[in-house]
Amino acid sequence: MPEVSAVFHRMEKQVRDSFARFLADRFGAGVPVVIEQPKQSSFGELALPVAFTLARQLKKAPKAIAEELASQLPSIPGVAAVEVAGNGYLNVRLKRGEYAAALLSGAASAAEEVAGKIIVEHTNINPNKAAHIGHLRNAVLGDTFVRMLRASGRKVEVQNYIDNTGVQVADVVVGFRHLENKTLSGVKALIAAPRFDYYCWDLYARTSSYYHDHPEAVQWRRDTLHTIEHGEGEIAELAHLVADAIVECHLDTMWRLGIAYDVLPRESEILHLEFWKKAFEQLKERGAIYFVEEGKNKGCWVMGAAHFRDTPAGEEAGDDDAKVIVRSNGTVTYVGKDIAYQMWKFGLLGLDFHYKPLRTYPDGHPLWVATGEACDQPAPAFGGGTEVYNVIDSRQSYLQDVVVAGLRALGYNGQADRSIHFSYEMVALSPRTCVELGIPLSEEDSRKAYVEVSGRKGLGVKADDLIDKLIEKAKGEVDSRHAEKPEGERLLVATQLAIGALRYFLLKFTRNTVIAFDLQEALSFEGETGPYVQYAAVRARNILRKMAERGGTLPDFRAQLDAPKLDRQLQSEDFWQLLLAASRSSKALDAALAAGEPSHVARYAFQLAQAFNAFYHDYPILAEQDAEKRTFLLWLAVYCKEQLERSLEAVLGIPVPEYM
RNA sequence: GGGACCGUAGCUCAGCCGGAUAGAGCACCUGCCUUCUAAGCAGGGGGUCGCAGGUUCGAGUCCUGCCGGUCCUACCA
Repeated sequence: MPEVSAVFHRMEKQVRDSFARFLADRFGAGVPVVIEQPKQSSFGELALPVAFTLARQLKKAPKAIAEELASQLPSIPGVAAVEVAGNGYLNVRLKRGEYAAALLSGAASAAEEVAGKIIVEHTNINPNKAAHIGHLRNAVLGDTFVRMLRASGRKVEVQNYIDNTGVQVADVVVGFRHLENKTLSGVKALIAAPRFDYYCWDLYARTSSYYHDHPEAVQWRRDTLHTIEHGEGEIAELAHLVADAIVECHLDTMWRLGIAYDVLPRESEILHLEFWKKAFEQLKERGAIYFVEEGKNKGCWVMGAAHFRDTPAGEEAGDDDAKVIVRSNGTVTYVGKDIAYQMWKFGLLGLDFHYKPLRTYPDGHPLWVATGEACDQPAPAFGGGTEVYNVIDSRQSYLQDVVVAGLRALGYNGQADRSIHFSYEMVALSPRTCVELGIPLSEEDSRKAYVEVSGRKGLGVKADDLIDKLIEKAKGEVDSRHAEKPEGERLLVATQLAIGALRYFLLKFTRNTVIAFDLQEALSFEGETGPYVQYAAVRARNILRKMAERGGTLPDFRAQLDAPKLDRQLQSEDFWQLLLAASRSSKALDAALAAGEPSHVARYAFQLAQAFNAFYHDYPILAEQDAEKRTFLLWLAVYCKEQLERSLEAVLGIPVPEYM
């Protein structure tokens, strides 16, 4: 049951419906009922600015209208009062005891079953080097969005596309062959050693700089790429070996943060199973692409710019503005393959991969990888989604537009509308952090506000290094507080804190904010951080643990608390505001989902943690002498704990440690 | 040249469909550990919301122009 606490949501709907009916009776249909959260908590729980909307059509002062409405409004179940405030706001005050009783009874409206499978594609790191901080933003954003969808009852399939036949893999192969003269068995030995991805990180940077100094060497890349695409021989074998090994490294890195996938579609299979050939036929047939006879794109198959770009009035987009889909040498561009892949995601291609199991995650979740030949194990049905989210950095929005335009040009308008580029801005490095990490900066770079991460230049913070650093720091903190605990336990707690710190750090920014990565900020466990939120949940757990240690047991809240008692306790503004905040977690999730902003959930969790921390400080629960109040406070703490845990673990993917 | 995004406190960022006195964290200053852990709590200073117009009862939010910054505009991905 995904919806644990939809009471607030239901209350809001109740008020909205009542108002809508009332307004429809008086003014006819068409008066929208907007519900806001009051600016200040002392104003009540819900605010309606309807009087402002009506002021225009009635040509009367908003305040007068509000007063009239308030006096004539029939009573609404669960609502204690509707007040006029400011220059025309209608503020709604809820019946606190009834509201709390509803929360206590666990009355939840069943989550609506939404048909159809959502496909979320994320991570998609070129398998030729270690993952870096920018890749982490993609993966954490994607994974959190997946958790948000699942928490709201949606069925989601997580795909991580592996570009194992691309230029970047070719470059590392060039490095092994031409720069290092490595044999197949030599590379195998490196793969068996730890941190093969780190080795390739350096090799890739070296190869790139070699091209820079020896432009003629680019021919090696062309030849290698061609051989890999063809798929046969020792070079191709080497490329597969490298890519597969790096993919394993990436999977390990991501799993450290609790990030898992359902299936890994691979570019090699897109080629060998002739996905592109099928898509190419359709694109030609429907006239979505055409062959260019002359000009700069002579000999290419291109998509006209009019498909994916607004053309200024009076101008005609020419062949030169078109996007090349098939190069003059007959090879297909990445976008072309992406169109085929996108069609497959919607089940529009009429082809499918074969699959084999790649690994089973420690929690039992299986991961499948696309293969060219059938394997004897029956695989689940992959692809064929009704909505597709591609978590891809915003610099690629032009390419994503082309992919969507491809679907549209094929007549798949619905699918085009449901192809969503879940874009986000890049992670860059602050110059200060570059200096700290010993990354050399050019004069030009050091003047900039931030420096772009570059795999090609080997410029960036490797994901595993950062995670290690966070664990190390957290371990020091845990050790100093819990020397008596076993080493293994302390390491577990430190790891959980590191995950919390990192995931929260990457989630607290809205998607279109460039993160100028600052090491000190990322390593912080204080203020608006994951550990702060984790701490609030841990404190709630501490209360219960302490109670148990003292021989106490948790009261039967439903038997001991009822609406009148709850109402009595909730006359305290502190308690009421905290309960209300905790009860809004579903609302926060809905809003975040509607906005496509995981950061909203992160922010909500932080705010709830703030409220709980203040409560924790002000009201020593176990020391409370009044029996009814003590029971109530315990319930409030338990409820907050549940809501914090739900937001952290189920939605944000941040574990809650036993202690910290 | 064309397109997209950004400019809010010293720094990093929130601010939902236009709405009530513009918020948070960091940094700085002052208090609070014999209590369920101070990774915390309470308080303080700090703002011409880039600039100029416009739309209206009302603009950080919408429109236009300008200034400053970033990204995209490959037969790379």
